[in-house]
Amino acid sequence: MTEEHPPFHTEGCLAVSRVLARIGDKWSVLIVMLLAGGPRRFNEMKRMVDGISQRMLTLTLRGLERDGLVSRTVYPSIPPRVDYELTPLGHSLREPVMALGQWAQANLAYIAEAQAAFDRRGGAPEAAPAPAQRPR
Amino acid sequence: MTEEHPPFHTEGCLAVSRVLARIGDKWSVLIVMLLAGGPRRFNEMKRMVDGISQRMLTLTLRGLERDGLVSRTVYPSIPPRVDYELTPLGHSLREPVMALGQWAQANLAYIAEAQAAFDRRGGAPEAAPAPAQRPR
DNA sequence: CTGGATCCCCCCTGATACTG
DNA sequence: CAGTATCAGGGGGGATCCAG
Repeated sequence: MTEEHPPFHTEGCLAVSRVLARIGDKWSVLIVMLLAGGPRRFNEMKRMVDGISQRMLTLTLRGLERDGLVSRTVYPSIPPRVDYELTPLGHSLREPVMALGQWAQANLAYIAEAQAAFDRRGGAPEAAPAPAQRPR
Repeated sequence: MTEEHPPFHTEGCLAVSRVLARIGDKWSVLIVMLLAGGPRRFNEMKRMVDGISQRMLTLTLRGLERDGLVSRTVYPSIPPRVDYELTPLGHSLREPVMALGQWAQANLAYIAEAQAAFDRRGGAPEAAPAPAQRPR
């Protein structure tokens, strides 16, 4: 690594950022989790994810394919058929992602509560006439 | 079950998405990793992160605070002093994030290679010779 | 069925200036 | 030092049409 690191240079923080820049978008993780169950076709995935636009599905798959996380197999049949599948690298990503998922599930309620408490004590008084008042 | 789940309903996929929506932004993880070393002051962090704007630092800290990952302590001294610190919840997030970091570091080279290969075989031949495009 | 191309809106983000 | 307010630009993302 001949690169300049921030002063604190925690191992992995920059790497995490780069990974997050890739899978931190709205759909990538969902796709990876979906493909964890086996190869899927385009429209099949589109139906399953529900909410994703065709454009975003295409772009997301492109990105994942580019990063070597997903493989794309075209069967020149009629009608055309394209299978998307997790590569070994893609599968390996599942582990840390699942770990994050465990954490998320274990703490979702806690986070929700924290948010509610924060909002309650004037964290975001957007809809309130709250005077400029500082909690002491 | 009162809620409608996507067909594949892998445990954690939705939870992961929500967490990612929170920490998947450009700075949150960096801040969390930074605060892992102990409490920090505002400008101190601004200097350390390098590249973050004052606005983004404020917004990121707000979000983390709202989610209960970071605590904010104001010392009514002169000059004013505000310490940001990881809450226990914030610290617990470090574990899965570090796991992701491990993965990232272990596979960054692989990913870079995959990207290069993808681009090489015409994955993104976007040198498109300006199609006669007319803005309305 | 797969997915490229286009239009368009909104939010994220950065830069700057100002307040306590 | 620690923020808030405001403005401007870019890009993410949805809807739609069209092509192979």
